[in-house]
Amino acid sequence: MTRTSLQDFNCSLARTVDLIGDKWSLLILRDAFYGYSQFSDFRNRLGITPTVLTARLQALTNAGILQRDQVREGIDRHHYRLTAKGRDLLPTIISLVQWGDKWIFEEEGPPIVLRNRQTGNALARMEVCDSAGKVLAPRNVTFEAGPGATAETRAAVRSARASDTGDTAK
Amino acid sequence: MTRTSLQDFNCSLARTVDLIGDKWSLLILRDAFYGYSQFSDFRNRLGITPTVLTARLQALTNAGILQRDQVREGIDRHHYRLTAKGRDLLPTIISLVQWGDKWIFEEEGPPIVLRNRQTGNALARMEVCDSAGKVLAPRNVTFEAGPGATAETRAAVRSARASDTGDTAK
DNA sequence: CAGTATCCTCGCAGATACTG
DNA sequence: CAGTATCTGCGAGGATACTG
Repeated sequence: MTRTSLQDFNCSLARTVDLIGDKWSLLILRDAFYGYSQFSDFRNRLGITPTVLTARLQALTNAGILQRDQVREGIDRHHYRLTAKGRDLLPTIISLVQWGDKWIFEEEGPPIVLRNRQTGNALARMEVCDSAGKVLAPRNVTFEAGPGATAETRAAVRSARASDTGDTAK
Repeated sequence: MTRTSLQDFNCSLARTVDLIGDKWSLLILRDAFYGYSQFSDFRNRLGITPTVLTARLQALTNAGILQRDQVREGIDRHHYRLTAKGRDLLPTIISLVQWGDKWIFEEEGPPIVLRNRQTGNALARMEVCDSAGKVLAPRNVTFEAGPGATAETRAAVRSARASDTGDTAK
C-alpha cells in the first residue's frame, strides 16, 4: 500500500538512489557543480516550481549534500553550496554525462564539454578499475558479502553466485 | 500543467536521467550487473509489482539498455540482459555504490564488496581524470559549449563562466 | 528576490485477479 | 512462471498568488 521505501534495502545503491535518484535533484547537483548556488539560479535555469525547488534544496541540505549559507547578514538570500559529501558525487554526475554524450548525443556531439581547468585537457572517460589500476570489463566485476551485510544479504549473495554464469548478452 | 519533460533540456545529464533516473530502473540495472536476468529474479529480489516491473523492463528495453531474449523456443520466459549500451552504465552504478559505501554505510561497512573476478583485487574508488590521467578535484572541472550546443546552451555557458568564481563551500 | 501557502491534476505504483 | 488487465490512491509536482 504505502510506496515502498528504498531505505529498507541493505544496499548502497538503493539508499543512495533514495536520496538523489530523482530527476530534479540530479539537475540541481549538476548546476551546483557548474558553480550556481542561489535559489533563483536553479529556478531560472531549470524552470522548476518554487515549491518543488524548496523541497529539493531542503532534502539535499538535510542529507548533508548541500549546505545553506546566508549571502550577507540581514538579507534572506542564500548560497546552496556543495559540501564534501556533495562534491563526492562528481564521479556519478560525470559518468552520467559521459554516458549521455556517448549514447544520446552521439551524432550531434555533446552540448557541453568538460575540461581540466588547469591544463585544459578534456576529461577522460570514466573507467572502473581495481586497486592495481587495471580497467575492468563489466563481466569481470564480481561481488561478495561485506562487513555490513545482513543475513538476507548473505543469502542473496550466495544464491546469486551459484547462478552467476558470468556472461552477458551475446 | 504537463509534467516538464527532461527531453527538452539540451543536456546529457537530463536526457540520461530521464531514461534511468528512477529508483526501480537503477535497482534493476544493479541486479542485471549482478547477473540476474529473469522477470521473477527481479520481482522476487526487489519486491516490485509485476505491473511496474513490466513497465520498467519495457522502458529499458525500448531505450536499448536491456535486450529481451527468449530462454528457449516455444516458452514465454525471457532473459533481460544488458546490451553494450547498458553495460556502459557500469561506471555510474559503481560510483553510486561507492558513494553510498562511503557516506551511508561508513560505520557498518558496506553490505556488498566489489572485486575483480580475475585478480581478486577490490575495486578502486572511481576518480575523475583528464586525458593525461591526472585526477581532478571538483573545482578543477570546468566546461564549455560543445559541438551539439544550442544557442541557449551557449548563452548559458557564457553567463555561467562570467559568474563562476571557482570556489565551493568553504 | 527568497521563499511559503493553496489548490489541483496527473501519473506512478500498489493490490488483485486473470490468461497462456 | 511470465506476464496482462483493471481499479484505485496517494503523493509528487505544476500553477498561481501571496508575504517579508
